[in-house]
Amino acid sequence: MRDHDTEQTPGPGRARRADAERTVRAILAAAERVLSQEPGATMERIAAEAGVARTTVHRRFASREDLVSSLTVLAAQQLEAAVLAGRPDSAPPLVALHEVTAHVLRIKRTWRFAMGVRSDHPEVVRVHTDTRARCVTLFRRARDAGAVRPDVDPDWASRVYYGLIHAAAEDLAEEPAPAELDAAAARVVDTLLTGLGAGDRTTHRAD
Amino acid sequence: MRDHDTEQTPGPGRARRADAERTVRAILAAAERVLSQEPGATMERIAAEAGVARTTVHRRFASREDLVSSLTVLAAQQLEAAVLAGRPDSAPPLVALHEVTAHVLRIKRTWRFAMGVRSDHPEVVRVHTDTRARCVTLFRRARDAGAVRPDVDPDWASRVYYGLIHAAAEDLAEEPAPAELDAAAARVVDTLLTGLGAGDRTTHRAD
DNA sequence: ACTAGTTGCTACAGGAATGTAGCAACTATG
DNA sequence: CATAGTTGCTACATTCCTGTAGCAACTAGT
Repeated sequence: MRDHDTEQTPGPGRARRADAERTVRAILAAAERVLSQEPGATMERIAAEAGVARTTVHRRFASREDLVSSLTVLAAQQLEAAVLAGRPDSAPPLVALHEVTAHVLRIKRTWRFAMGVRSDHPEVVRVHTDTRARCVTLFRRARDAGAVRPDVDPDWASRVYYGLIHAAAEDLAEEPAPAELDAAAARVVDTLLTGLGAGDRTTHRAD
Repeated sequence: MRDHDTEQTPGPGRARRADAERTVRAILAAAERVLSQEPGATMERIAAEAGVARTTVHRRFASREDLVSSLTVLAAQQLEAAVLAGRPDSAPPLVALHEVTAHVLRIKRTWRFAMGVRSDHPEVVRVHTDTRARCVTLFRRARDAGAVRPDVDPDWASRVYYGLIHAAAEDLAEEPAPAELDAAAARVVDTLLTGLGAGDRTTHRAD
């Protein structure tokens, strides 16, 4: 089990001291900032951004791979929390869609780099699988509620949804205000459901 | 002007020999294949994929940066050709939209890595600027033709369009048949214009 | 066939990044 | 206050990658 631990802990049963915990957080946050702008940045650069010595980074993360891995796990956990906060399984479909979107947009913006890395860490895989499933379920509920066309492929719907979120996250500020998040989420949901076409929905199907 | 030349040429006025030309193409194609799966891959790895010696790669491309730069330029040129092949400025808006989408999907799939790199090479910047402009113009024409809602922000429309193309390109085979491309393009355009929502376009706006 | 371009191979130099070790100074925690 | 964890610093080993050079064998273009 210890194989899956990415961060280094002092002793077998020992807990980390509070300041060390803070250091770890600082390093992860710094790594996200630096790597999102320069994916190949060195440990030196990350350490500097975090305000610690390079050796300290190596004390907490055995290798560069470990650091990135921890980063993806952290982002995945944040993502899961954001999705769950939107109550995708219990709230009315369209309400849930809006809430989930707003929450995910914030996380996606904050952990831009980490969310873009394909990780095979079991925890990350689990979260992505679960999230995908929740997404499909949500669209199914929306369909049953008559909000989504019956013939829409859930897989395609998910892809489109992810794509729209990605697009919307692009032009968000680094720390968007709640109002901005709401507006962006509304735009995403609106585009997702009605598209950009004019009123007549059959116009372009004439051919 | 020689500063902007990425590939190395033998003499001032001399043309490259045919076999050398083939080698350059092979290296670029190999680089795309390798880097799309492993962005940090070494020159050694790329050379092996291309079936040439590592030193030969360095003969044709002064540095790793040069290689990637050439790759982005090549991809940009392919993209421009693909867009123009769709006659975005002259064909009927919805026809053009469909044609451009199909052509771009193929290129996007083939040059997955190169299209994802942010390059500041003047040629790449030019193509992206022009393409963006053509995209906006196309949407404006579509709007004037009554195919797109009048209140849609062209910038957002472009982002959504790019996002959908990206999403659609994800689940395309490596070498998709024309029929697959057409189907994928149709799905993109349909989703773009009508979204995934049910018939009643005002349902989700009730709140 | 002749010429000049092209390539594989080997060898080498240099740099950059990674990862480790030890020690002194500091600090959270009880 | 005493203990043990934490960190900065310096130093070092090592590995990996990049980029260059020279030479012999091969080959396209004429």
